[in-house]
Amino acid sequence: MMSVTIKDIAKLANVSHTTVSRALNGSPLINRETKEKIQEIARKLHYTPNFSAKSLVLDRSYNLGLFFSTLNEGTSAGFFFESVRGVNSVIKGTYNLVVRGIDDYTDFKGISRKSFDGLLVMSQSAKDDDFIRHVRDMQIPCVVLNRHVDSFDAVNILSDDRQGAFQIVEYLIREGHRRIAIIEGKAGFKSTQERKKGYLDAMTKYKLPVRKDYQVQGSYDLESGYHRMKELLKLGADELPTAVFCSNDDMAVGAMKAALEYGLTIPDDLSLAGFDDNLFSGYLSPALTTVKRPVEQMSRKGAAVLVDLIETKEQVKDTVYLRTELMIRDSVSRPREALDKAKTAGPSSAD
Amino acid sequence: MMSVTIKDIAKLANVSHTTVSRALNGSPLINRETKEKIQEIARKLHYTPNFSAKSLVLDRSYNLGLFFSTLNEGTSAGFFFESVRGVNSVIKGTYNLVVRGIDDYTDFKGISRKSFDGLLVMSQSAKDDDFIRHVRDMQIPCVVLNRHVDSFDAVNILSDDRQGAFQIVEYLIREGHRRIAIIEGKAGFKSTQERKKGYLDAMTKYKLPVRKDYQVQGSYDLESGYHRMKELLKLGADELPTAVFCSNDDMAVGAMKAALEYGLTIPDDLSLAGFDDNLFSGYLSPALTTVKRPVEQMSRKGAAVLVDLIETKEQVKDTVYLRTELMIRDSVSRPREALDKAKTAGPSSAD
DNA sequence: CATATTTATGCACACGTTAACAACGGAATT
DNA sequence: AATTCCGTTGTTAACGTGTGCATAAATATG
Repeated sequence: MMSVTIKDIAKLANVSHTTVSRALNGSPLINRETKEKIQEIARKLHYTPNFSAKSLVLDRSYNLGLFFSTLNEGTSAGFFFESVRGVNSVIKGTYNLVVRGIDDYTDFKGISRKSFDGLLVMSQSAKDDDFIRHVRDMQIPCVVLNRHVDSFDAVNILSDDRQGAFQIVEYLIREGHRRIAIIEGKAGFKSTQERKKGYLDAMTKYKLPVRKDYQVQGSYDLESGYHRMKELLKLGADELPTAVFCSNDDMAVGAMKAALEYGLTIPDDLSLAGFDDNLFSGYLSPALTTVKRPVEQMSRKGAAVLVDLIETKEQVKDTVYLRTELMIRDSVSRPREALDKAKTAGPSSAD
Repeated sequence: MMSVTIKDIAKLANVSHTTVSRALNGSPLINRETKEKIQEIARKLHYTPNFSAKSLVLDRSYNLGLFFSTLNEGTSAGFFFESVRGVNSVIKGTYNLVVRGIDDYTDFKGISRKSFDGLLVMSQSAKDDDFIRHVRDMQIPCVVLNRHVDSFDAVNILSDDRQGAFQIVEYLIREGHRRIAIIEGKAGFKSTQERKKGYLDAMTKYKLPVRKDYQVQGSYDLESGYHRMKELLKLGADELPTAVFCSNDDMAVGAMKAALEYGLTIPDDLSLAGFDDNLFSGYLSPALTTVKRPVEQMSRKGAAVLVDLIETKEQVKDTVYLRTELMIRDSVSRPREALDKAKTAGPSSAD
């Protein structure tokens, strides 16, 4: 079954294939009647342009890449889903959205101007720098999301994780917590570092002791949250933190389980805070207090900027920070100690 | 910056571009020395083939499509993520994986043999039939996942949801439950119907009363689970079911929250079962008893079959059912009534 | 030694599209 | 009446690759 080309249409319309091409692309130099006749015929024959041919001559692939650091470990389902959805909502129809993990590649030979009109890199780790450098060398229009890269004149869109983490830890402190632990994200991930910085910022600002044994390394997945929390619980009743800041919601779920198994109730015995605001976080019991990260917004904006970049060929270096949002729910309360103290000291000193 | 083509290589190697083409594609009719010399030059120049040109002459797009019914509502993040991952792990390098929602399209003109070498349709609803028909008309190699379609000679890979639902409801019954409610999935989705059938199968097999007010319609998202559970709770203490089968895990989370808010403890006052086995399900408190659906396996297998289909041009009609697996965890226990009865009747009749 | 066969390479065209340029008829300008 | 101009259409080449056929050289066969 041969597919119909502009030449077929040309024959039927008694014109040259050039005229057909122009008519179908809305060129202004074509007579209105001819144009309509041609469009009519094209419609009737169910003509669809051959994009490979277009690509070849126009030097565009019609592919947009959305690259994650990895699709294997450290990328949560919610994050992935929201990212794809955000991009997808912007590029409807015009482009193909190609989704990939950077760590799927051993070499980047296949990534060229010819194969991608533009790239969105949802970057989670400094390991991506090789890839990003390659993209720059290939002069592929590119927007880096989620992680700051300097030494690269690209648009950079990310959420202010440090500020967000600071905000939620500050909230814990204001609620009266002084012994606050952190379960960190995957080692090497930029977000891990930023969230930890936010935690430290808050602790320092309020002159709280920063204990090494209150800092444990997770890997952003549920399981690690569970195990790291168990580790913290080994500190024993006297040394236990009154609040734990988990570097993402997935780990908070794991941590919650560990705490519950240990016999603690949340938030009465232990306050728990997360980061990300996954879809399910509001539906946990207790509902998780966390920081909402604008993932979908980030990828939407990224896609919009990228498309603009491709179509206007303008190269801008620009860094955009998107605001995070504190989501106060039920997994954090005033610590028992604070309450006790308030009781003994009388209501007057209870803030 | 001009990119290097086989003609550039040809000049340097003092051969025709034809020879280069053949050498780079491993044609057997080329002298070994020449071949090596050419490959060496290609490597040195960082040559990458222009896929648009290849596509044009070979009539292949190198694109594989993974189409979901929708990316907006009714597709859970975990399901989406696992699907993409499964496909991605199979097609490394060779193809571009293009992810799309069917409901993004108003017409399917753009979906042609030219633009996709093959298609995976992760079908969730009968609404997809128009699309699938189109794909068939266009003679695009296609594998339909997750939903049974007849009247279409395609490979069909799905999990046996009916059997899985039967299995878990039967488990509830064996644990002593007689008043079992169901929160159904999104109306119109095939999986919704299949899971409900499994529920009814089990109820009928054990001759349990099937009550209309024990069947409520959800939409697969957390929120609907929450609200439908609240509805069930309105039935009042005497009429309450002792177990609720939620048609997916997301809704089970919502339902759990509603039950907890109502003052019930799970599983002592109410048993809860889910479906899917999301990543987080084992980490809920209590850990969710559910049915594991082999999503990643499904998409892996689908991708493998599709690639095979494309490369051998063989058209097979075949339906593969993948087994689900019962995941017994902590959200289901024997109902209080059953226990009471056991107690009054003495240990002998317990079991 | 003449002929057949194999091996290695090149020539020319094809794929479907766009675009620079030429060409043509008619209208407007000189 | 000759020239310029405009609006519309056609001619031709180009994009980078693969392939059928011709060809040349080398080797085997009789």
